[in-house]
Amino acid sequence: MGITKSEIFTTKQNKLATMLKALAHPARIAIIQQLVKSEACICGSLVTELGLAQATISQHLNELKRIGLIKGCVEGTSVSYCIDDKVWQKVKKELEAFFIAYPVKDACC
Amino acid sequence: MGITKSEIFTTKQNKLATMLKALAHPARIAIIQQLVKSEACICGSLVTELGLAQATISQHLNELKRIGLIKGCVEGTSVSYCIDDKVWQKVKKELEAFFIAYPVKDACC
DNA sequence: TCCATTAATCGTAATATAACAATAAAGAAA
DNA sequence: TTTCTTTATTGTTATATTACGATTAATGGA
Repeated sequence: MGITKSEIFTTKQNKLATMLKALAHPARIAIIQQLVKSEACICGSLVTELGLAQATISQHLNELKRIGLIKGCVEGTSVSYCIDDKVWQKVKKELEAFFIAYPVKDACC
Repeated sequence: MGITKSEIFTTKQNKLATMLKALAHPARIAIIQQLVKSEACICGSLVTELGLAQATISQHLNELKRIGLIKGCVEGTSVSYCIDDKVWQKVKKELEAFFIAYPVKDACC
């Protein structure tokens, strides 16, 4: 995209945006839902289940890994991915804080 | 971006991704926080407070409007923006459902 | 060793995003 | 009406994202 002017925002705002961006793709949502359902998941099975190319899935996994939301461990020739609980809870908490900040109100118009 | 293959995902996954994407930018997070703080906000004051060009703010406001999260009402020559409570609560609920789906567990590796 | 399997990485094309200057549009005030 | 103020829109540039084929790297088994 154009360059986001991160300098003018707070660290918190930037971090929250980064986390949300990592989640903001249907493929990555689907991946997470698979990991939730099966606790751990071999990369290859995600490829067949989601219907995207292997390289594409690998790329999406990498983005989730970048923010630490998932971890992968080698098991023979394959890699098993799972959710990192600590990070998951942190993301959850920060989103809750963001949404709780706004109490129910009547609309302005 | 490249074209997201929305066809292969469920409507729910696509909608959640769209909502998250709208929130996944520090400027839009900052805008929402301003709206929360002041209940309603004149577009012009967001421009001076955030330090982005007027056209850029207008663009970000438009993206938040597109998913219905905010509403704007004309007040003379200026436009007052506020959060649409119904949509806000809906987004909140859907995110909660997504995060609740995963119970606390030990990491796999 | 050699081959098969699996996943990461590289290269690339198409498309979307972020930012801004310039301009248009619409109402308020003179 | 003319001018000022405020916001939306248009056009453009630079950069990021999505997707995939092809290749590389790493491990297991024959």
